[in-house]
Amino acid sequence: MASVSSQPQFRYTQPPSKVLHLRNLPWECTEEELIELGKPFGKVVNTKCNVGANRNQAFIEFADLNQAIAMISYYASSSEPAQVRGKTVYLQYSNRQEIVNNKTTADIAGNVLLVTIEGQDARLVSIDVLHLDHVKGIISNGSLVHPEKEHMCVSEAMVFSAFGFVHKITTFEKTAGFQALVQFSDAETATSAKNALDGRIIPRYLLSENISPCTLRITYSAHTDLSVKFQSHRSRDYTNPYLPVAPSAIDGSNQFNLGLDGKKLEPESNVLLASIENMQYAVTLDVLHMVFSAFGPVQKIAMFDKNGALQALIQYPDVQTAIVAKEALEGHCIYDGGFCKLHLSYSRHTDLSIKVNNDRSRDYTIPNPAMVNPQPSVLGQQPVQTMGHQYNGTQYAPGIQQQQPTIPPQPSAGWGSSAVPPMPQPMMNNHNPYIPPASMPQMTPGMMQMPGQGGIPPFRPTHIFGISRNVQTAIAAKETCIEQLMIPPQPSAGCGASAVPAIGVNTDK
DNA sequence: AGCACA
Repeated sequence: MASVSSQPQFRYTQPPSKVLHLRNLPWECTEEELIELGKPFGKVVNTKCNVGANRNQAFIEFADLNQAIAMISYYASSSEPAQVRGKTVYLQYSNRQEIVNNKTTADIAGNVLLVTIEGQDARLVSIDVLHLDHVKGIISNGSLVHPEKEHMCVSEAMVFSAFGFVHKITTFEKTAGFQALVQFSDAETATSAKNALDGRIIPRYLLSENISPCTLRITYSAHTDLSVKFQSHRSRDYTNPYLPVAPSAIDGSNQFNLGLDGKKLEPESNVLLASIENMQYAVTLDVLHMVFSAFGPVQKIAMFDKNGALQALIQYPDVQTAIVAKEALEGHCIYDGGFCKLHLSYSRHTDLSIKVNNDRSRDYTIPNPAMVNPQPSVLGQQPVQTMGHQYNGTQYAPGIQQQQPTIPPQPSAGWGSSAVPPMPQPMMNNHNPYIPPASMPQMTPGMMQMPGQGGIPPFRPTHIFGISRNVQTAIAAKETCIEQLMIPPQPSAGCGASAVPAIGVNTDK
């Protein structure tokens, strides 16, 4: 008889089961920790962690019902609650009799991972995003974030070669959602990838702007070798660049244009979309202008916030310049130490409409007396209220700690020449003719000093793009940012007139 | 703080 269903779901009324349901677990509780917790009471034969919307629940299955009862009984009368990592864990009998699914303690780790992409727009995730080069980049620059702690970086110590080569990827859609099988050469690398990525959010910059956050859930697959017949938007074989490209993959549809090597070919544009990651320091319009001017005249820049991250559209007069800039700058950091890392993609825009020159958007093609002729001492007078007039070198992006990046004062002194080792384009040798002097972030006494923040890594201001090549190559391989951004016509969103951020009001006379 | 499928 099923008498269970008639009972209200109160916590102490669950009928015993050798499966225990745990909640309030610390983030990313591991199977090992679960086993540790249950081991004193019996043999843990199976676990399942990261359960539930918050992924802070888990199940423990004992070999014997009495062991489960022993654990429940113990903690029911113990003065010390069950704890994992010092956090109190709540136990109860599960309403299931066994843990279904993968993880047995003697789990079968394989070289193929089953990746479930959770999120409303999961199926919009490009296969390139899943590719290892990105994954490596993701890990190495520590931008994978916990769902609960969006801005918390994974250990930076997780470095470049954490995983091995991804051989193949297939993606498919089932009722459960969008999934992918990712094949590594061996179970070890697969395991390291799994451990590092399971439960993580795909960084925003890897996704189209309008894709909502996607979480990775990773288990082992039983497969050992995937069969990929075509390179397509659904499957890739990175071991065989000569594999024919599926015709279906080339059809003009949006984002999935493939190169033979599996690279996605974005339609090139004279307008670049820059996403700035790990923005520990303010990135101002002027900084962007200087950086991008190294490759040619920057016509327009529009900065805006997208999902809490800073993005910018940079317009060159021609596509070639944009290509050069993109290739040279992609993956580089504006500031040494991995700060303010640039991710570039081609915008769909070809001509930005800049409605007003302020600290977030500027049209450099229109001579603007107010811009060209800054009053020299406005900073001292009204630090914040002078925007829209000139460079305002000390303006900070809103919400960013006031670690003003120190930019070499003289444009011609070569922030590029000495500090940019492998830049393919020597355009910065000439005197950066594209940088109007007034727009250079000028040094003010206050800018030079580093607010003495203890924990900040060594900051070597003169190094722009000071990041190691390792990271670059890890990421440079491929591009994922698919830019579907529309410049919002409504002023609130970004480049419009009223987009003036909270740091100041245009005191227009 | 309240039960998971690929």
